[in-house]
Amino acid sequence: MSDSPLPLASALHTPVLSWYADNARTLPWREPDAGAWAVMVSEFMLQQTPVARVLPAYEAWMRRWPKPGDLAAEAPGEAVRAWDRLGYPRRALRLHAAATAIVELHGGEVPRDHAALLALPGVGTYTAAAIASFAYGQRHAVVDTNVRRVFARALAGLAQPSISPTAADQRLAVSALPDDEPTAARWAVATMELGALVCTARTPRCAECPIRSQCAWVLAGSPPYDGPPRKGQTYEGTDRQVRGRLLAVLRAAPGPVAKNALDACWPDQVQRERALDGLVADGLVDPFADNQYQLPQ
DNA sequence: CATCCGTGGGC
DNA sequence: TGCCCAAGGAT
Repeated sequence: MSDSPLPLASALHTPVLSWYADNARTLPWREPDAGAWAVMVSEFMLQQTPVARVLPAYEAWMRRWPKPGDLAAEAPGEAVRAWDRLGYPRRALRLHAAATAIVELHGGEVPRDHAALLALPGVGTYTAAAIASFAYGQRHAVVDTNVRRVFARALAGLAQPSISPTAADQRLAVSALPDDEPTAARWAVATMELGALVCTARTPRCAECPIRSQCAWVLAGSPPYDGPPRKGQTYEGTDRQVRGRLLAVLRAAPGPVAKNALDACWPDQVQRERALDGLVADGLVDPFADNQYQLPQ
């Protein structure tokens, strides 16, 4: 083990919390009266989709389904349709399934308990902690890609966090958590916001950073990333692109769609069939009558 | 643990 | 112009 101690995380609390008080974005799911369902919907939508693109879909969603029971009462296909072009539409299906579970198991109220949240479809370690912390003010390590990057730089002195989340990331975030519950909850959202606005992946705004004088990475001279190369995800020509095209047609249609309309989406029949079968297997598309398909009812 | 799963905007 | 990235989860 190294003799050099990590920077004391507690020394970061005050500057980060103070920075957040002055710089937090106004977002609808952060309004004091937003409620846990609003937080939950936003967290699902924000899984891999930027805030700017989430906002309009979020507003429409909350107007239409202000409570979990409102969503659960509708067909899952309506959730997929309202998901619009946020991407990864399985999230819409999972959010609908989670709403159904909330009605059936929790009286229609988003549960407060971390384990109960984790048991919901589409809720993993991060989202469970985020809901418990942001909506209910509990003390949890909320470890997303922003937080992992902030800690990688400020505490570990690395330009970028590991490619995939590790147990070490989680332990580090737990150890950095302020002791008392309300402060821990503010710390969680503040560190995420710092990563989103200042300690960004590509061009960090270190001049604006409240902890630049304590940041291990800055103090080390901001050394460049030297880890394994990140695999750039290709998209053109993948099944994902084909699935996206097929689902776009089905979302736009008010009802069932003839198969020949779907055939026009993609020239390669083998890939097209595979993509369609995959959508059906995922529950995103239902076969209907003969040679017709629709969003799940 | 690696891979799959959409979409679009910024640099 | 591409390439990188964006509040992950499930398998």
